[in-house]
Amino acid sequence: MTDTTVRRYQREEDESDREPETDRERERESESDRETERERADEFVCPECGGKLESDTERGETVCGECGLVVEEDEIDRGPEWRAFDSAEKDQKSRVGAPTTKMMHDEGLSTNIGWQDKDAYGKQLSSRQRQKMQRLRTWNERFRTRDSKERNLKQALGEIDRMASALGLPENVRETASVIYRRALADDLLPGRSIEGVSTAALYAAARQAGTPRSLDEVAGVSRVGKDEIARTYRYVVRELNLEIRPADPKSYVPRFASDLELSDEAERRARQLLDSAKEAGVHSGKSPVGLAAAAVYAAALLCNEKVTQKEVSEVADISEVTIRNRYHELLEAEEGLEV
DNA sequence: ATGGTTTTTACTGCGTC
DNA sequence: GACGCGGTAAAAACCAT
Repeated sequence: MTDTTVRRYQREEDESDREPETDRERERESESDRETERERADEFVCPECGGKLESDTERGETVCGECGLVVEEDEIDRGPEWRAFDSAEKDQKSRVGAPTTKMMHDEGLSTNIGWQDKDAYGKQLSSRQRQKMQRLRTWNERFRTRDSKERNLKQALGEIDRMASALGLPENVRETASVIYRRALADDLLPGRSIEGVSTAALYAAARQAGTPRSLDEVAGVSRVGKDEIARTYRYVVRELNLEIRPADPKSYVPRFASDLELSDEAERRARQLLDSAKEAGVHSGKSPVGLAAAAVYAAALLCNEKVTQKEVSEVADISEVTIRNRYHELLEAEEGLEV
């Protein structure tokens, strides 16, 4: 029980970098040839001062080494394959999987129908035959992808179900999780990632979306993949699917903790109230929501004369006692500050 | 890689049952 | 004496730069 809690609390809204770049990618293919020719012709000389040009592939600019003139802005990036190359440092992990071939579920063992309309001797097919082949191609493709994805889905849904019940998550969360998973599958987010990882990430996301969050540690506890992979996959999925998930609200942890500790409704209400004033006072930011919730529950129990020890709270919340102490001081201060 | 912030671990002293 | 509680210092973990 070393490492705990959901990090990346309020930073999660940085959904800034998501423009669909497909158009540009298409352009690149046709333009890259022309582009290189142009470069050669210009021989990298600055039109202003005649100095040598240097191209900055990070920014996609061509700059004069002498006078600093930006010759070409936003030029085509001729770097390898994916656009993620640009922001490799920033977002290293969110790379799409390797190009498929080897990773296809059937390892390429399923039927393939060639695209050329020729028979085994290389002769053109009659138009009737061509149509027939076209139909066969269509259906073959449909069946192949369908049953591979179906299989995949079946396994993933099984996992989601298993984990969800281990975490005591309600039906609707499971549904949400499977919807997320289906979308991930449909968007080809899977190649290069484990089914386990993605289903766990989907479940984690679903739980948060439904307002019944589980901490990363809890989720990792019932999953077969490690915490960091879950976190990574989770971020990836959230970004690619444009899921809107706010940082977890501390209040959403309260009911669970309260019931685990067998506290009265009164205390539970008090805890929410504490969190509300904390929010107003802005004690919030940067702190783990779980810790805040735990502290609120503890403080509330105290205020309502219900016996709970810090240790008990720290156990159900999976948070250290020290953190509870710190938070709960802040909570009480915030409350007093508001009421005076 | 580094620095800053938050959380955890480990240890201490104090009061109460 | 064990237990609950509070505080501190150092270490670890995380995020952002």
